[in-house]
Amino acid sequence: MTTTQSWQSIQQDVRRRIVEGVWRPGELIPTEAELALEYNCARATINRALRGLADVGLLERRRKAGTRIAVEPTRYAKLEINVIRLDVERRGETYRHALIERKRVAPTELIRSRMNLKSDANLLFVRGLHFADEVPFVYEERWVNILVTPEVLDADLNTISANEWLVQNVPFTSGDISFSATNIDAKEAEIFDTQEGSAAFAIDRTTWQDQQCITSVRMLHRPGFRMRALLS
Amino acid sequence: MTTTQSWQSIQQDVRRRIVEGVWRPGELIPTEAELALEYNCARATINRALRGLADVGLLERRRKAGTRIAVEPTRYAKLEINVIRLDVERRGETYRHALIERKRVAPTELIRSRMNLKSDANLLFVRGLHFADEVPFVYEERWVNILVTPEVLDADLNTISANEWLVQNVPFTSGDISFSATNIDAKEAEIFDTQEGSAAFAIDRTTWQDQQCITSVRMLHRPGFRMRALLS
DNA sequence: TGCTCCATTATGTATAGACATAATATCAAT
DNA sequence: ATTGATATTATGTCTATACATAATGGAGCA
Repeated sequence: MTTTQSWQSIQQDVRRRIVEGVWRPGELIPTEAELALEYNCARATINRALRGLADVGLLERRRKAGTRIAVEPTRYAKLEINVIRLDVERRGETYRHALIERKRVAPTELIRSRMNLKSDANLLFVRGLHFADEVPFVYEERWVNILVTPEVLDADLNTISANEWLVQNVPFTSGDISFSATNIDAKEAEIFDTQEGSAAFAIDRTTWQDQQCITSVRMLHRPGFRMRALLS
Repeated sequence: MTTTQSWQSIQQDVRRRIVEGVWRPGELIPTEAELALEYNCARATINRALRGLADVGLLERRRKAGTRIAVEPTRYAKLEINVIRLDVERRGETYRHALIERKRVAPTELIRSRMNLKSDANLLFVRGLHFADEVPFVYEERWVNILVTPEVLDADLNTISANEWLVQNVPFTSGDISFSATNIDAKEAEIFDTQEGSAAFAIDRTTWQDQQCITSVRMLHRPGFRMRALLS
């Protein structure tokens, strides 16, 4: 290799060597300095290329020890977490949101521990329904910590969903999300106009700003929903 | 800021300014050159810090236009896609795999189109069950393209699951994965020793090596399963 | 008005060189 | 043989500089 290479093309070539088995899992690959010579570029360029592959779990790198092909190639799926409106619009469907219930109420014991609340001061509890082409798409039950975001009490949650209001007004620093399948109950079946017991896809999400919990929500998707992602 | 800053601390500080609302969504932030002056570092260091934030969707950067806080902060959940054995062992449970069926058979029309097969040559079809502490954990049905990986025909899939064999022997270049909830049928209910109609979490995954499809699999998780991830 | 063309500008990438840091390997002392 | 200090080494990061590239915005022209 004599011509100038971009870090992307080098990354691609290294990837090829892994995929084609030129370098086997567990094997040590040449050092950055050696690769820089081989590709006739600066070491920083090699570093840029290899770092990306290490980020996606294809390589394992340790100072002094060198770089080796990952033995258990842990791959990652990158899931886009959008406001629901975007998900719907991206399908080419029309979005609408309806507020079902909105009240200030003390948290249940479960919610208190999940949101790591010290007091049992009132939270804002919201139930809402997201439509795609006027068909119920997602039903959500949400708890909002009004100690952290008292402004939400002034928001018109009929116009803008709590989901979207929070995303736009309260950036979070961390969060956890979990996905599960659940048989929907009678009340939910009525909302989705389907049979009780149908399997629905549920997303539970809790977001934090530093140590303080902002909100915890359960989003139930209409039966038949499928969440897609790409593998790196 | 006069002291030397690492790109991580700069990234953290910029993140803080976003989270605390110093810079609002949609707002243009100073240029790399200006920030380099402010933090008293090289522009490359600022670039490194901002690039990461753009990767996670917190910033939007365009040449000449500059860098702005994302209006619709698309956040990402990073899902680890492991071999099932690791998932089980990480829960502190004992893993075991059992091969239920293994045959060479022509693909269905659905599978043929999903795997983008030109001919209807035989594939390897495998049904397997993954146990956690001797309780059925995941039931999988898998199609393997033996044109790409004829070696799999020699593998002892009783000893090592097809899942694991493929991961170790055939690195993929891309893949797509989808998650859904489904009511399990009578046959599956028997496998999991549960009631027909229970909601189960299903993962459908298809992986590719360049243009060629390697394998397509449906993994049905036992009722009650929950998949977790962290939000960046 | 509306068009093309071009200068400007902010980010993207590459470079060589330097030092930092972590992990290993080596060798000496106990 | 075990421990501990030390040298070595590969990656991690920062710097200054340079040029590439994409997008903007304005000048000039039809």
